[in-house]
Amino acid sequence: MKEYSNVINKSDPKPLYSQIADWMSEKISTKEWEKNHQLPAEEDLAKQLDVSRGTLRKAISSLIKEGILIQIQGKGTFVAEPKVSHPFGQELISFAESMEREGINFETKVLEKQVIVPKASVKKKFSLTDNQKVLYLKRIRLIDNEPVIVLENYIKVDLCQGIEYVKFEQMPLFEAIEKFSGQKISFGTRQFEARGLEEEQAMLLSMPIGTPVLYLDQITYLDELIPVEISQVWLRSDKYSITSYLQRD
Amino acid sequence: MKEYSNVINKSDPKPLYSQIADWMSEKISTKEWEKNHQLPAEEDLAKQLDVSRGTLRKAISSLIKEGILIQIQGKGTFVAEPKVSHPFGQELISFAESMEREGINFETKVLEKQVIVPKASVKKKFSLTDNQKVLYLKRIRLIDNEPVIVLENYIKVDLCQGIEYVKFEQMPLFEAIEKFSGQKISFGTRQFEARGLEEEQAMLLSMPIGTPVLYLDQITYLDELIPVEISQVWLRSDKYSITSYLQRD
DNA sequence: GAGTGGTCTAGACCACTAG
DNA sequence: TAGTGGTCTAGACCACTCT
Repeated sequence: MKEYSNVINKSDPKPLYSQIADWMSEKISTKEWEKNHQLPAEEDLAKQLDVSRGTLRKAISSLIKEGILIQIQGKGTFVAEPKVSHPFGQELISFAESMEREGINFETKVLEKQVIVPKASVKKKFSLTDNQKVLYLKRIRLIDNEPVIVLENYIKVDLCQGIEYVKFEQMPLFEAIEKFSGQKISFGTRQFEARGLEEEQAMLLSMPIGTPVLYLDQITYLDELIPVEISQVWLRSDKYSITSYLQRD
Repeated sequence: MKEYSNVINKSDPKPLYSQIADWMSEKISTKEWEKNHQLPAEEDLAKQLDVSRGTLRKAISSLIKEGILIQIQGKGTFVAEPKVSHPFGQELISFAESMEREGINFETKVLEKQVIVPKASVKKKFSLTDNQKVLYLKRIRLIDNEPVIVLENYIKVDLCQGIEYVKFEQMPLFEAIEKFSGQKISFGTRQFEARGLEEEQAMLLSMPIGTPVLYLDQITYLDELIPVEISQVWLRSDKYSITSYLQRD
């Protein structure tokens, strides 16, 4: 009755539901559980995994939220259609993390990196005091050697001391923030707009001025509603599209 | 100990956690619970509501997912910053539903409504058989008498018989689909792009050809992965912006 | 140490689907 | 009717925060 009991480790500090979700994701990504595969009934699977049904349901619901499983009352739990696109509209991950997860081959160039007192518009969005400094970062991302994304980030240095020495060619920004602040990023907001390219970004993306691109305005928060980073992003949506998977509640 | 026990009705078919979530949303939107207000401890509040702690936690987590509450281990549960923007990148709601929720005054004009065999590109996305018909709908939305959104929808009529007689000036599309299919919409995908306006949409939005607008490509599914509607949307992001609130897991 | 949320259990009953 | 997920309970113990 405990056929799968080896897949979870009850002394691992990682929560059981999270271990189970990882295990299921693995089964699905390796096609051991294919599209439309029906999972064992919750009660059975819980027994096989040697956990309670509640814990199993918590694992399942996280995969439902990601669009990987679906449940139909009275029928069962099934593997959903494979997802193709970028989960960027869905979950707070950085571009680098997103591209790594998709196995996209990309390169990051850091164009500027300096600690400055930012311009008024940034100061206002960030609620900064007059002389508070931020790390300003201007980067460009290339996919297949073609420039696709321009990013400008402003990070509160007083919350992440030492972050100004990071090699951002190698380390995703979110990882650096979590490391140097000693806190977890908890959430963020992203606002989507369409804009015509201005000269500076047009040059960087090697496209004509006025070309429509996706423009994102992002604010990232640590726990307790502390904003730690804001950024502006210009993105060629013909090369890198953003898809949201949305539940209806 | 059951000070709040009148706020939930145990004989109402609506789940308790959902009633509790509604009640909390109400408390917050009426400012009875203001920003940064700390809620009673889960154990206390559960007793006051006369429900189990698990049920209360389920209500709380739905509000956390919406960005309305935050929880910090060891400290408590708090009301988050008030949200300003549209939850459109977040939850599968239609534009009409979104605008109604925000109290935006808008008007819908139906430009075309006919049952057709669609063009090949739509047929392919929808996996239609050769002569399968869809309801084609072309609409425009005005906010403050200004055209802001152009929508083209294709709805599988065989799943929603009778929907072709709906007055779409009055009824949100999603409501009509759920009514005439007799099923619930379960989820959808939206892909975001930036595009320059082409002549037809430019005319409808009264803006110059080539103006950058947000373009959305949407697929909506009933239970069991049945696609029921696909649509294309052009949207003036200077007038109606889309914001996602994103959790980091 | 007292108070908070985070996880987990073992059971119960209900609602929906299908043969 | 049997099998499935949906909801709910009452308890337990742990991890974290603050004083």
